[in-house]
Amino acid sequence: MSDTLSTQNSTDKQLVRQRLLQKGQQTKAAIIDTALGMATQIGLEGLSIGAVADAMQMSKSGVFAHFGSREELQISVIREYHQRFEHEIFFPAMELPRGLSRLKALFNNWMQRISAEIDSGCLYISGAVEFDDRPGPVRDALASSVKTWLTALHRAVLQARDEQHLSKDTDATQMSFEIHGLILALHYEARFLKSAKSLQRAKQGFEHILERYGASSLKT
Amino acid sequence: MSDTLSTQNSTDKQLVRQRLLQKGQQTKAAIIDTALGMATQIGLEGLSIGAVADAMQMSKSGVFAHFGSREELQISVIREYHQRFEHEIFFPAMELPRGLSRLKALFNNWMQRISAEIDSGCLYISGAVEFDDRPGPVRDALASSVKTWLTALHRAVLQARDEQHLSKDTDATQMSFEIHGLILALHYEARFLKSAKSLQRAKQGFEHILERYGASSLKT
DNA sequence: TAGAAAATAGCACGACCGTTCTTTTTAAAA
DNA sequence: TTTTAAAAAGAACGGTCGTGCTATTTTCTA
Repeated sequence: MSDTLSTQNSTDKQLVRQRLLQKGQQTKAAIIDTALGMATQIGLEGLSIGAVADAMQMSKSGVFAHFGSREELQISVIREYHQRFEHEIFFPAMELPRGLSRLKALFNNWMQRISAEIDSGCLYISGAVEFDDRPGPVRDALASSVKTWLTALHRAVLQARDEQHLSKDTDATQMSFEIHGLILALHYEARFLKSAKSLQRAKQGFEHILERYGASSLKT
Repeated sequence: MSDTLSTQNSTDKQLVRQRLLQKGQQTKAAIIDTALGMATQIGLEGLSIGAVADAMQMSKSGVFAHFGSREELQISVIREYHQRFEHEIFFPAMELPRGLSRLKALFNNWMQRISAEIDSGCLYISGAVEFDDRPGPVRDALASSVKTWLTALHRAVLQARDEQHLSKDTDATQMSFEIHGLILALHYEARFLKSAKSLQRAKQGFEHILERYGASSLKT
């Protein structure tokens, strides 16, 4: 959608153009932000255009016009969540060198987010439950995001093994599965059961997994 | 509510009484069964009295009258699920001797159920996500059931340690947490991601945990 | 078999849902 | 500043929701 620079006063043109698009885009972004906040609390299925409109102090049709359908709103929320997930969990970890330190960072950032947002759950977890039996574009968008992220985790394990930070016969898929389980247990016990020590339990579980897969003790 | 036996022909009395109550109770049980089936697919929140009535070929008010409120229907469904969970997972395991074999049975039965019902999720998992931010009697009923079950699991770990089937310094809460994680990962990856090998992954994860906590190799 | 009681149906209510269409307001472009 | 287009509001639609109230039907009892 964004223009390529072609004329000499293109800078001005673009600035203007940018401003032209701005108002609508800006409101849309604000709506998505609000909707994401609501979705992490009441779930994607619980999202209603009316409720979002109220929270935005807008009319229902005003909100609706930005998306054209509820599904599109849900998908927009998922995309936004995907981006934030990248910025808060993935990218910071990518700045560390490949191997164990990066893997640890991925897990720590992830865990941190789950337990920090104790009052607003992980969309990848709540969404999975809501849409496991509900085919359609929303489920597809969700599954696509989740798979991207789990693949990244899997890749980090592979790299750690390649760097010989894990034992040579490490089954990366298996290890990823077990790590995933810890995050899910953390989310479940912290959020639903309000169990206090779950963060500590997840950390310790991760240590156990590292030992199990022969993590060399040269640290982060 | 149930009468105490007091007269000589109390047996007859009770039989009659039982039959009197039967028709209603019978229908109610059938409704709960249907509602449970629906809840495991679309979630407790997705349950609607109208949809249940349709499935039962009854009127909405006919269904409603048995419960008095939607919440009460949801709670009844949870109670029913609790009972089935007991019968299919807990009780069979209790017939094995305390210790490792019972613990293994608990995990296996649990896992089996999660993966067998690939087309109808676990209410304890979907419910946790739906009600982690929604206080009220439904959440309370759900949390109570879950805690009962997790406590039973925890107790089984303790007993296995006491029987010296696990190493003396086993942290039972930690071990339970890790086992719980495996089940959650199995549920997530099998149901949402339709990942084929997740049952195998969960089994292997359990083996890893057993090793970790020094399970003596004397088997089931 | 008559009468009481329980179970079910029918109907209506107010509320909210997503969506469509039309009008008004606001913002950008000329 | 006038023109044009985008953004937002407003009102209405058919639907479904949980629930209450009133008949009707079914079931058991005496």
